[in-house]
Amino acid sequence: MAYRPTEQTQSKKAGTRERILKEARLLVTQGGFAAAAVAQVARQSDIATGTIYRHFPSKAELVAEVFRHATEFELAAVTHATQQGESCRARLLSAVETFADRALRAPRLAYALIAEPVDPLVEKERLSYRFAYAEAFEDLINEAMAAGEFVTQNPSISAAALVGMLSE
Amino acid sequence: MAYRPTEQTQSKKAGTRERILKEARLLVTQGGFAAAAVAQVARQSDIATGTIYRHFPSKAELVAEVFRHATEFELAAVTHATQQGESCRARLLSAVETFADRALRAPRLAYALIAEPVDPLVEKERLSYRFAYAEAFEDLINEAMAAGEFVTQNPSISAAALVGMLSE
DNA sequence: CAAACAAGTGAATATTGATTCACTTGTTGT
DNA sequence: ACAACAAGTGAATCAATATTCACTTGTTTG
Repeated sequence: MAYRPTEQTQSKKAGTRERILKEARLLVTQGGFAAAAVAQVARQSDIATGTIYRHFPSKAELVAEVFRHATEFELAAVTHATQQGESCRARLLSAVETFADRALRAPRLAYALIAEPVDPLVEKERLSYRFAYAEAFEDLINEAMAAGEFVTQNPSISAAALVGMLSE
Repeated sequence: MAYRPTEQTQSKKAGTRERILKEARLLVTQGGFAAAAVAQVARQSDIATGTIYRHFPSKAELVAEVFRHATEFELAAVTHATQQGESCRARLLSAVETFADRALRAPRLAYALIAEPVDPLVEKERLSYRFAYAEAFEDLINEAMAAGEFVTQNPSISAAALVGMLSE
């Protein structure tokens, strides 16, 4: 008379968790974090509100995970774009275009990720991803300088400025 | 034995109204419309919460007025920028830079004006100001075409695209 | 000063949304 | 089938806000 969660059980649980995240993402994309009410996420996931709390300790944690996922996705798209093109200049342009294009197609998501007032927990994530973006650009600018394509005093400041620009 | 509000009385009332708007603007600039709680606005304006409702029928109306004021201010800055520079190209660039620079300096305000989910009342204002921006750019593009600087199929579509871009 | 009216007050009420919890259902191993 | 445990439920509770309203204070005029 014992009980150990089997693989099937665990994968079913994981499935529910994923479903919650997926629906939450959808809501955030459409209307920002404010639109992702717990009850609404539950409704769209075909579960009871209480069930959300079997998978996430709080709404803040759920939102943080949505944020992480969405931002990593965006960052991956931009990072990938930095590898498209011959010159560093072309690659930088490609990255900027990718960022702008994606933001244009999902403005609510873009603003949610960049400027919507959020729980301190999420604000922390935001800060660290800002650095990740800056790093991606800094790498590219450094490479360009090595190749003699750009002349810049301070790559990390330029990269930070670029991230700031893009954030608008 | 009658009573008519004198000028002093009325200007005092107008003063209170302005104070409310000023504090509300401040809060919106710092944390979006969500941060402009009626009680908080009242506290910062040194009045009771109920007093807000002697000046505005609802929070939505107050917020709409804050929105209008802020957006007109932004629009004026951009419109002014369209007059700085020799070529139309330079003037267009100046306008875009002004927009981006201002948004960069006050990201929460930009978020509130552009993407924060709001009352339908405010959403209406948002739409009409979107047109106002588009118009400003369209005028400039038309002028550029007349001067033979740009070659474009459709100025109003280009202007709309530009506004869309800027909104990101 | 007293009547008439407007501005101002803030506690009470209403609404919305997050969180909890006692309970039910489903799963596993004997 | 039963014991043990985990997942799921949803109504109740808590918390934060907008809104109302009976009352108080301030201003103007006769």
